[in-house]
Amino acid sequence: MPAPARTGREQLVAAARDLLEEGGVDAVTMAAVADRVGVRSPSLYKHVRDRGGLLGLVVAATVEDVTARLDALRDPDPGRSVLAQVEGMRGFAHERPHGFRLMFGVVPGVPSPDPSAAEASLRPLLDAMTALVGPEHALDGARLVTAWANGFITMELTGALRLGGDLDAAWAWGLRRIVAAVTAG
Amino acid sequence: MPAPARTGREQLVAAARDLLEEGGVDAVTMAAVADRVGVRSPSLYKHVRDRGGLLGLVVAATVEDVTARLDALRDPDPGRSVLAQVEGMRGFAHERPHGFRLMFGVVPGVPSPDPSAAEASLRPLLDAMTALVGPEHALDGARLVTAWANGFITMELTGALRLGGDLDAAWAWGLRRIVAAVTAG
DNA sequence: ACCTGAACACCGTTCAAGT
DNA sequence: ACCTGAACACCGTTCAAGT
Repeated sequence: MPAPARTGREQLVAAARDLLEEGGVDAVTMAAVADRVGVRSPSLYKHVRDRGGLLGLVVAATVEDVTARLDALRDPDPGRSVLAQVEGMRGFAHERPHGFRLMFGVVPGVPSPDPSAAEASLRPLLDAMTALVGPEHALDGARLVTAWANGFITMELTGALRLGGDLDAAWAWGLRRIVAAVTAG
Repeated sequence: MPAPARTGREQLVAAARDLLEEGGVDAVTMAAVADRVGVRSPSLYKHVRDRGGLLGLVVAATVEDVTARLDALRDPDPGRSVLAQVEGMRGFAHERPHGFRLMFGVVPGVPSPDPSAAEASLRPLLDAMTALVGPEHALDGARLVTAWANGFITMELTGALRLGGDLDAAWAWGLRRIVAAVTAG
């Protein structure tokens, strides 16, 4: 006699994402997730392979969110589009710092996002770069911008940039220089 | 009747650093560290506060190592000095990827390095920047370079840059542009 | 003064048993 | 077909007892 499902993948991922932003990865416990969805922890294994698999789904959902967000920030003007993309990345990181860090695979034991999904999130930036500097250096340019933005955001998030001064000003100064560097030559 | 110490802070940190590079943070277990130094895990608490404290000491030792390394790479020519500093950072990251990541505080539960110690490791780059672009923009320049380098290295380490192409070439291209961006204007 | 075994709380995971 | 309690291995940490 089959028993009705009291929860599902979707709910587990949602609960895990909430717990993640509330208390970091360590707070994403199988027991805590189970508790949120009103079930006992062994039941989770009927819906996900294990904790790593669940966190992998969290990463995938997060990548999907950034992709949608960045896609909505496309701008016909390539220069403005690049700026919008980078600002969008930072805004997302501020809203969901733990999810952002998880995405970049900097937490041990969490599978990296699917390469094709990760690539999709970079598409708008890549398109803007192509229009801005031409196809032969678009990838290099996108990597330059992404590396700087990711590095700045990561250091900002972990407090490594607390050498004093206005962070927003430092960001703006850096962004202007970075864009100039890509478009020059 | 006092009993002689069979181990000490220094040995624990050394064992922890080895375990870290061999298997990541998760491998730095109190039991594993104790085993390496020939003792039982409860004894460790006579030498370090707890696991977080031990990892904090690992971070401090690592920062000390980078500082010494980068200090040795100073060059009278400011332009060459900047390049040497950045290459030095990447070289260190390749040799000790897990220690590098731990330094940037990207692993939950690990205390960030002492700000003044972290600042000391940036000193050579800051000095070169001052000679290169003047004191008023030296900090901004150092941050720009550091953010890009850290972002690139992190993405390289976690495989986020596997969009194809030569990584060393992408690094060289980016570095040239970054330095140009800082020195321009 | 340091080391040890025993113990505790907590975590991920498995599994036989329930409906 | 999903859920549960019981159980296991593993981990960080505490503590009384040894020398």
